[in-house]
Amino acid sequence: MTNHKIPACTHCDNKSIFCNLSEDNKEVLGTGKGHNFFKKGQTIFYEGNHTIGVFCVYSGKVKLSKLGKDGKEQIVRFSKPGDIIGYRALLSNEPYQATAIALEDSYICMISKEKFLSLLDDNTKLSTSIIQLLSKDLKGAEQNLIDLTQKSVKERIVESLVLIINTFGFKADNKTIALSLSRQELANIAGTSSESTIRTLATLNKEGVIKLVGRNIVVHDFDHLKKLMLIFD
Amino acid sequence: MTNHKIPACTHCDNKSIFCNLSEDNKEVLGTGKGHNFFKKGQTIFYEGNHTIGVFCVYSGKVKLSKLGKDGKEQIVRFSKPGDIIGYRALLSNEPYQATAIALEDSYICMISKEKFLSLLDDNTKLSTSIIQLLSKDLKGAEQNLIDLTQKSVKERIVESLVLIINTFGFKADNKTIALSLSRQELANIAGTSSESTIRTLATLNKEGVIKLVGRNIVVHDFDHLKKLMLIFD
DNA sequence: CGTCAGCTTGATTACTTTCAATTGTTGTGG
DNA sequence: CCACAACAATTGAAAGTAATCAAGCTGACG
Repeated sequence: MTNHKIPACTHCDNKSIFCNLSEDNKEVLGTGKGHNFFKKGQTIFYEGNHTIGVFCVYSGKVKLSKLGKDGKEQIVRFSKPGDIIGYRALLSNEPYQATAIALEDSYICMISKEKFLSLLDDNTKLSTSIIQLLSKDLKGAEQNLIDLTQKSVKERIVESLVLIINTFGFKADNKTIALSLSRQELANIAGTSSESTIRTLATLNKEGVIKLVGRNIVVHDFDHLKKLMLIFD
Repeated sequence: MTNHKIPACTHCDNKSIFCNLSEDNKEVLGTGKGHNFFKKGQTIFYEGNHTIGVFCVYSGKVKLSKLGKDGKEQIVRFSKPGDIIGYRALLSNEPYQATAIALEDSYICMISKEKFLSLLDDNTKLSTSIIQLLSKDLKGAEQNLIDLTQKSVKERIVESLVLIINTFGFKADNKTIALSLSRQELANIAGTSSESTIRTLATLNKEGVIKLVGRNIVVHDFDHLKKLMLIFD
């Protein structure tokens, strides 16, 4: 059941919170990890499902989203290699509160509920990491709240682009955003419609802030973009 | 420096996360707590300030808010007796991320940073509680996000009323909401303007869902109100 | 009884969404 | 290689929602 694409936990260097565990603990972590390849577009778990464990991203990109009114999707967070997913539901012993979907072909390990919770139980360092993580996510969520409720569509789109860049960075050319999303998905981050997203991107394109190349977005001057996030005409 | 209005931590029964600590720990917690009366409207700490410790509400009501664009306030959470405030900033070693203001005369204890963190360090139970708390807050924040971005002003107002009722309940008559806010503050929860809030309250009043009595809001049929939160015409 | 702050109401304006129609892209099978 | 289907992107127009602006109004309080 071993997967050639993924090293054992004892040799994994994805900088996850598990990397600092003792060798023994990592050994335990690594046994019987099951399937762990997810094709682009494939769902890792659904909002409302019972928890089975936490997922740890080895490679690829993942979106976490919730369904709102009339099934409208709101993307709440992204995950990249080294991030763990689904831990919040597990910690408060609830169903998963969001749906996780692979945005690209991804290798993702699953650590069972029991294993994770027992590790947490006798490992101060791990629980400290978890606390840090939760704090960070909470901060992000609250900031996101302010941003989405008080800013205009244009500002929110800029905000979303900056979020994506901060999470995934640029491609090898150092200016093409490393994640290419559909207009609809971008709209689902900014909390707007795809049409508004298209119009706003067109404006930003015309203003020279970004350059649209098919689905890809090229940013020549990241600082300029970030400045737009703060103050807007 | 003892305050007659507040019992020692060893005898406090506000159901905070500290109540389950050992007697010894509570003893430590209780030494030198300083000023702890906050008048209505008084600020407990400001967004951006250095952390000095966590606050534990003994009695009263507190709002936590952040400043958005143009200094517009967004209320992010309420705290009631037994709740602790300001812990998130402390855990991630950042300035306070929100401003805490007493909504009524309140008695609030302060536990210093050092004391709190050292307690956390050698107390698994406490760190588990903290994890639970963070998880709960994170869930709330993410739900709030969806609600504020996808719902209409009317739905958001209803949502806000339900939040207040769930947090503080009703007065002795069992139908008057226990917290009376200004229209502006209510608007700041729902993320809208005071005018829209007024108009919406007037509509709900006319529809018989609520009854406006000065600043007080009377709810005869809480279930009806809650139903409006879910599906709306 | 005047003042001030908060509340209320109506009118106007700005911004977004929604709807509808068109164009562009991609993958598939003949 | 082309035609076609399916889906995504784009554009324009119309409709809707809520914010803003501009007055009055009200009630508490010195």
